[in-house]
Amino acid sequence: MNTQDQKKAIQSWRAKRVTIDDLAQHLNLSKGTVSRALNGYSDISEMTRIRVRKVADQMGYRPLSHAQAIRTGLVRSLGLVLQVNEHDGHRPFVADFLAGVSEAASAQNWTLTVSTAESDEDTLRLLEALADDQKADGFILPRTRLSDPRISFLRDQEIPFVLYGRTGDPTGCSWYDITSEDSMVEAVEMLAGLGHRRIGFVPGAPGYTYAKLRLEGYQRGLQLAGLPQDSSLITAPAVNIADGAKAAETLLDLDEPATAILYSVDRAAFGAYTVARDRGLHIGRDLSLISYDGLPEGSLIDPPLTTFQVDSRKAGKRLAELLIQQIRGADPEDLRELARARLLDRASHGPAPNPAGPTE
Amino acid sequence: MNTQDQKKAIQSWRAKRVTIDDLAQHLNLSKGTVSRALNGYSDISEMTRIRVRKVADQMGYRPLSHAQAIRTGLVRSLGLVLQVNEHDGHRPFVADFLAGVSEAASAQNWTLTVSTAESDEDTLRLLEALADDQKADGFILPRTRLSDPRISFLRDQEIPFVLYGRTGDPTGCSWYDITSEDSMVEAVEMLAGLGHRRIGFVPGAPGYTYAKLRLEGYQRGLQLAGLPQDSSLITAPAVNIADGAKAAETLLDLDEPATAILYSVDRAAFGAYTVARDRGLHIGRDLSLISYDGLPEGSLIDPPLTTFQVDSRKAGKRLAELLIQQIRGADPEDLRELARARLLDRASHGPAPNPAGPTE
DNA sequence: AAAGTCTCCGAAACCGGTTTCGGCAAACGA
DNA sequence: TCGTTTGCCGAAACCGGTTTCGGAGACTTT
Repeated sequence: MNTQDQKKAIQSWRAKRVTIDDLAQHLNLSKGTVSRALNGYSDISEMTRIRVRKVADQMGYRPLSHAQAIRTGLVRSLGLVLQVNEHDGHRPFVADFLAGVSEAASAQNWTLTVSTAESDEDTLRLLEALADDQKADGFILPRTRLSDPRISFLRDQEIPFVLYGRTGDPTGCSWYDITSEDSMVEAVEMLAGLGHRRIGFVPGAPGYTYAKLRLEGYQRGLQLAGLPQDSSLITAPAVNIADGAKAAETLLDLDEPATAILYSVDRAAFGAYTVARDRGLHIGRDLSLISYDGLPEGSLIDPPLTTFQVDSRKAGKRLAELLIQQIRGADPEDLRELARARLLDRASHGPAPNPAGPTE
Repeated sequence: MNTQDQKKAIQSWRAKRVTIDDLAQHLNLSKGTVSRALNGYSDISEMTRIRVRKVADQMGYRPLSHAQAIRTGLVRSLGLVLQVNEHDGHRPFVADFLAGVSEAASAQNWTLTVSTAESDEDTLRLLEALADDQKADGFILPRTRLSDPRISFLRDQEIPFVLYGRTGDPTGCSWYDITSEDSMVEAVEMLAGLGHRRIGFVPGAPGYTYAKLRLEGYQRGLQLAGLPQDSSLITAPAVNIADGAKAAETLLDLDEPATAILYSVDRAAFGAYTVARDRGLHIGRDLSLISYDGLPEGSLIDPPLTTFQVDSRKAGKRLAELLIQQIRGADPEDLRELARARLLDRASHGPAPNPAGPTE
């Protein structure tokens, strides 16, 4: 019989579980008292509290989170909805990201519930279902946009969430983010220091916050380097190889061609390699490239791509920690954290080729 | 107050939830009867069963899975423990894999609980904790080994599980797997058909089932092609670029050098590119390469790597479906499924260079 | 010494479900 | 016709926790 086997299996791996009743009996206390002792209620004497904790530990008592949830409404679970239809340079990192989240969650005996969606509507549907069904107490939102439907939805419903990234209206938002705009500034200054005066910029996917920030970083970099702003040096957005190639062509076909290109995303930067090959340009000498993301492919390609690396694992870890704090009652607006990406100084950039020469 | 806000938040998104009591009241039935009606007990008349289902639907009733779990022991959740310390060519695919699992799970109103571990012991600890705490009703085990501690553990504990891969002792095991051994046979036959007679083989990580199967596939391929088995054509295992390069050197330094190399893993195959470059060999002409995994990097590299692509998403989907069936009572040994990888016929292989000429 | 506080705990209700048990009425059998 | 079975449902216990309420005893206060 199906149900027979099933029942047997369940019993067998549940047999040993120690319940709060077992504990109460061993302690000669009522189970209500034990519960309050473990949850730090103030109407329990310090002595019994200690005694209860000790016995609980040595008996290996662990409350069943879903048994608590039925009363408290909290399941000790973090929700993560990944949107998989997108062009997504970040996908190589989801394993690291998950590792970070999971590490932080497990450390506090929380768990991670993952779901994937195909579209925006799908994502919202899933968020709502997961929250309604109390599968998750809060959510981590990756890849935030300037105006993000997930944020307004969760904010309205008063469901806790943290952003991996920033957003347009930060009211009530917590986040962890990498200041990629700073990296753009750094890149421009590096290139300018190498004598480049025509530095092109290829924006990321419109709508996403990072795209706007990186563009602003580029512009601020030019300003700091004392270079003129020239809108013809800014191409259409590109997040894949084909568009990245087109952007490179545009910038190389200018009357005064770019000698360096700053890409918002690695995948787009890869497109420049084919263009350079076709035109007989030697990357790192005739054309300098700097990009952002730190994709592993970047070290395979020839010459290896100079780019900025993000510590996805740490991001996941911090986000989980922030979210748990928030669910425990912390004010979301106090939970905001920024970090910097690390430069992978490889071989795709070098001194400007023009007779103007480097300012070395 | 923290707890205040928290409580308010919980209430607000729980306010609308319809419970089984609400349902019972609307139906003028006892809640026990409603429960039995919804769960298909035989002591409920067909008429009331239908009536209950209808009203339940139109009231939007969805039972709280953790409320059921407290009595049934089933949380409707699939567990997945990813080991992240490993050399892992599969990591680019975890997003796809998760998408597949999640798709199948959501479709049946199940959920996916993900955790990551650093070591074998860590993995076992997590499996036990997740099962004990009833965070998951069963597990998907990726990257199976010939002798796998996870399998023996779960089998002992009678906890349901499915394998992504096969294993040494298949007793009581369900699995979904890609027959990479068939792909190896196919690759050898292709190469032999192109005139290659010295085909080297670079095995995958020892211990893993796939490594053994692929080696056997290579050997069977030689046999079918009428080529001699030559143990000097089989190198040490390689799963990363450095070892892959060493393997290539070994094979090219033979008295009768290999003209083609069959790699078990893409990452290792990448190592051959640097070796070829150093020796002035043109891949696809002087040296043929075929590999396995279908990593996206393979299409970027020059010339693009001929390899076999795995549909990770489908694998995840089928595995989730199989696992749910098993948890529902199906016999594990009836749940075994195999599929083939798809050849990505790219440019890293070609006719054998020897004067012997292709058998075109 | 009586009254009022404070400390600390037990009893019981509660959360949202499932499952057991028993009983009523209708159908059945002889 | 009268037991007996069967079909169907309600009542109540149960799962493993949390939370409310009230009261017993110790300790102050007047």
